[in-house]
Amino acid sequence: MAKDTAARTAEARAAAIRRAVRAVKRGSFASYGEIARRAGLPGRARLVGQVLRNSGDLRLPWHRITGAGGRVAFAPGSTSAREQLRLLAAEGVKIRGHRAVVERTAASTRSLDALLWKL
DNA sequence: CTGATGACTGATA
DNA sequence: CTATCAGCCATCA
Repeated sequence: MAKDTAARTAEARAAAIRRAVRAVKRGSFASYGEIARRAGLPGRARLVGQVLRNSGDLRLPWHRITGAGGRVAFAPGSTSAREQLRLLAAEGVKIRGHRAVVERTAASTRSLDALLWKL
């Protein structure tokens, strides 16, 4: 029973996205757009959100995925938003208001990529 | 088929 | 800081 090409590619994309999400190191975070790019799907940030929503409880570190600039995608004060911020804070990520921020050292000549991924 | 929606983003005002 | 807009794409009514 060969699956449709469309369905197969959709699965492949979801798999790539899940890989990218799992690749986010503990104590760091990445935006939907960054995940999409890393999954080989530039410009498909919304797809990342769909996949995460669909994946639901799967063992993905969903809390490490934020909107652009570290903004939490959930509504401020919502259960999910508070949970995400709590989990991030528990991993040592600095939280300011409704978003996660990267603590940068003075001597950082690191690239933006390195900052985002704490390599 | 069309149109609305959403765990998005970057530009512009 | 907020608001609007144009891209983007799977999913649903």
